[in-house]
Amino acid sequence: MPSEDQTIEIAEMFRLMGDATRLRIILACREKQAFVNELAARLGSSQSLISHHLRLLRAARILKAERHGKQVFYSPADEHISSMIADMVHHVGETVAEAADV
Amino acid sequence: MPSEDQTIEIAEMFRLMGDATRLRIILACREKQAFVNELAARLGSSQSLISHHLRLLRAARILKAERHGKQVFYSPADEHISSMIADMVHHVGETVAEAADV
DNA sequence: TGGAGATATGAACATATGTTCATATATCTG
DNA sequence: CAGATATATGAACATATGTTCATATCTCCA
Repeated sequence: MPSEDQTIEIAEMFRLMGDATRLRIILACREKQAFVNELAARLGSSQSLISHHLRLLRAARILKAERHGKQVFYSPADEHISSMIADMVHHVGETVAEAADV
Repeated sequence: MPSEDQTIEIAEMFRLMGDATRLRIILACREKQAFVNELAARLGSSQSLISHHLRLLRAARILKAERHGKQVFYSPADEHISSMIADMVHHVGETVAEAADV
């Protein structure tokens, strides 16, 4: 059993992944490192919104930022988190398939 | 890459685990199947609050309910989700340890 | 240096969400 | 059946949170 502090930290991690926009950002970066405007275009969201979310994801060390000239590239900072999301993708895929079987 | 619908479903799963109270409930049930008032007592929350959260966790098939007489026992419905939480516990443990090293 | 491109940040706002209180529903037992 | 125990549910409320708009900051190049 995790400590009280750890529990809160874990919840915070899950909370960050628990918003569709943020999750899409993580998934996009996982697929291919991307810069802010690229993400905004791919996800059809405003640059501002993406940037706000990126700040949270960066702070939680879910994504890391690398500046190349004027652009800032984002990619997964954490393989563990990244593979956990892959797991969940897999899980939902399976669950849907099972539900379809019934 | 998951579909749009899958992405939303995944986010919803993470969102549910992303609240400290709900996470504590899951962790407590993971440790030992428990009934509602027992959970309320162990977590120091009201019966009503626990029950509200349990409904969400049940609906998402994260926990399953089993009635024995007047009491309703809750336990993990999904081993995959359960082990994902275990992963996150492990992850946060490691991250904290690393931070301490620096 | 000044302007343009790229990103970050702050304030404001509408909505979602967690919690509480009161009450309903279900189950057992006398 | 009546009462007690255990759980579920609904309404109300305060707060948190995602989004937008405007603007600041940073970086490069003419």
